[in-house]
Amino acid sequence: MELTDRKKQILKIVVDGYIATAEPLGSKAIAEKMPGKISSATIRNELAELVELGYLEQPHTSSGRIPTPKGYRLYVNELMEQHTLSAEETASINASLGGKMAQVDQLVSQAGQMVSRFMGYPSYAMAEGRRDISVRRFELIAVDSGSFIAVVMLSDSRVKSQLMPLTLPVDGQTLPEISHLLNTHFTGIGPEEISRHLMNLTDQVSGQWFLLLNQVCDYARQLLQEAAHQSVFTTGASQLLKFPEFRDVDKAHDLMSFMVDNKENLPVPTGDSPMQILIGPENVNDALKESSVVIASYDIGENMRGLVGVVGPTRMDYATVAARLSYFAESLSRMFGAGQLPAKEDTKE
Amino acid sequence: MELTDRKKQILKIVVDGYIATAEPLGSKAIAEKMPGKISSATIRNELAELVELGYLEQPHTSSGRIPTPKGYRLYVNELMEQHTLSAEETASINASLGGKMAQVDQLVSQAGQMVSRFMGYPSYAMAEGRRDISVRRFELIAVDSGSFIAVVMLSDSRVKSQLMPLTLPVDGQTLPEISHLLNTHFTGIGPEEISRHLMNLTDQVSGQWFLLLNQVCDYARQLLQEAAHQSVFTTGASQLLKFPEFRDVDKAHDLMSFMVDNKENLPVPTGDSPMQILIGPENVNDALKESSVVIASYDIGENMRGLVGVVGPTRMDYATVAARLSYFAESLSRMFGAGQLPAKEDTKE
DNA sequence: TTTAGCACTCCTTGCCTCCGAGTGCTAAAG
DNA sequence: CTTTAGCACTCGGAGGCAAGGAGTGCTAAA
Repeated sequence: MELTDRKKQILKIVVDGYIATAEPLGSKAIAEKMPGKISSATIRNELAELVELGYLEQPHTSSGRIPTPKGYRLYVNELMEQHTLSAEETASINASLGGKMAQVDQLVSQAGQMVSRFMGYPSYAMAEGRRDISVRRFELIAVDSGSFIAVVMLSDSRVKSQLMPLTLPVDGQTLPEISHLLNTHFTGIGPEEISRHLMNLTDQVSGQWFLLLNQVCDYARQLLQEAAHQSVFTTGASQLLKFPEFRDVDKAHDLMSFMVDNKENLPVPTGDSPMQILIGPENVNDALKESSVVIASYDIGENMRGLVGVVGPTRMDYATVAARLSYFAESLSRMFGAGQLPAKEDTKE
Repeated sequence: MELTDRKKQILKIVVDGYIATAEPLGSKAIAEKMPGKISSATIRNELAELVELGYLEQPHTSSGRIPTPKGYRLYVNELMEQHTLSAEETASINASLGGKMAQVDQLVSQAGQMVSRFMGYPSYAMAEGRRDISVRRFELIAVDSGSFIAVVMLSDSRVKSQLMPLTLPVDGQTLPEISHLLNTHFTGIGPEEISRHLMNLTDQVSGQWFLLLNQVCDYARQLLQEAAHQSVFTTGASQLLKFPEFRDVDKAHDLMSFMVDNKENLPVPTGDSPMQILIGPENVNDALKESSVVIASYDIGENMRGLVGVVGPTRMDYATVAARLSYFAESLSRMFGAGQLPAKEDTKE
């Protein structure tokens, strides 16, 4: 059953007001904000029905009304005015995006930081990659008699490198030959297969070689493992304390420690809409049942998506957050979709 | 003027008790904890003098006593019992240290995380490096017609690498030649000098070459800058909320946002004692005037020191924190001093 | 120097009251 | 049938007050 226009209007006023002040709205205050002259008594009748229907509730008999999650949901779906970003807002977002972000891993975490700082809510960020990552290319570089550099390029184009000690001196040919061996036998496969292949080689190569191979393969396996186990970054948890609903230290503590200790369980978007809003109990996770989350995702080229989420009280300013977050995500996509990944973007418009 | 033994004993009981419960201690409670039979009246006389001398204070007339910063200081310097770590504690620390830490940068941050998690206090961590870092070695690796890998080894033995786009195709000789050029002209110098050298080359090399040189030098400059501007990691700020002194949300918020937004101003050890305790107003920074900080540093080989600090209320459990932190720092030093990490530089050239 | 005793201080807790914002309901008006 | 005015009622919050208790300082005796 559909709500009448007037009911919707009232609902919108209640949500808007409650978002702004965190105080329940009374019939009189609402009456004043309604266009046309309507008495508070009329409003009261409407309010009673909205409560009946489950869109509003009152913290106690005889106090104003506040939205229920169902109320927020309707608001978000239909009533919310599209917040259009002001020139300053876009400028400010563009400014945060200005700094160049080198490594994919850092990129994601930085995106989270920017969002949190810019929006004034805690945020979290992660990369949603594909799971089947392998090594695309090995390169060993001689440094001096005691060490060499292992460079590993992964199938998602990330490059990692590390200095490694050389337990025994080697002649000039050894490293290139080992590189070659690695590139022919150890690329394009997963970590377990790397181990298997390595085992097969035990008696085909000299102990010296095997030592080196093992060293590099260890490193590669470690990288692959890291890449598979996607990490989540959270920032700005302390921003929660600004909100009156978290004056209760215990509540704040619960949510904050959930965000840092249980990052992996923070919601990820279902379906493939670019932006998603989860209101209060819509969150599966208990710790989030009294909070809302806005999630957006963006492209980082190469089958990878970045994901950034904003956490706040159910009374979160959905319109503004959604607008900003979506602009943010679009900008990021444009940045990385257009110019490819780790490259420079300083020659941009 | 020295305190009598009995005064010290009383002071110790007050500090111990207040650390444990966050409640002021009364004369009666103290009397019970004193060895031998002493009446509460006697204790009262002593307490009055300790207040007079500035070691204790009372939140209001007629309430128990709590330690002043001066009191804590004496406690820390003389009275505190060395907390010796139990087998479980050391085992637990060793377990956290078990995981291998690859990159120097991550290492430092991970050390902070472990400390925070293990101690139950917020913590911060940074690396104290030398300032005059330069590039020791360049290496460019061809990948395909559209990109190459730049590997840069810094003078502190860290190795960084990144995939770069190739704006124009190059022949097989170009990259090695450019590497050579970079290695002969751009190693061992600071970021400004890199820029200067590059300018000098503008009309000596082809535009194509210059483009590539510029690309790599940009990257190198960025790395040097990053290395010089040491970054600080903070973790576990939410742990603050566990302490009753931070039930006041505003206080908690102030300190927490200080820790994340003003990391650079967190205290670093003065002098060269391996561990330092800063109590309340001994902190220069206003935001920390009501908190205490315990700092320890550890070696990461190669002239570099890691630094990790624990932040808590002045009523922090100094004995335990100090013991654990120092064990932690020692273990880290041992781990990296002894062996492997980012590398040893045994050949001097 | 220590101790017992006592009056005093001041925080905490619970209780009570008052106030006001806001409600639901009823009855009259449109 | 809907809207409005009026009125009694509810309930949380603020303020005041008294009782309780933990702890003190002081004094006088051991």
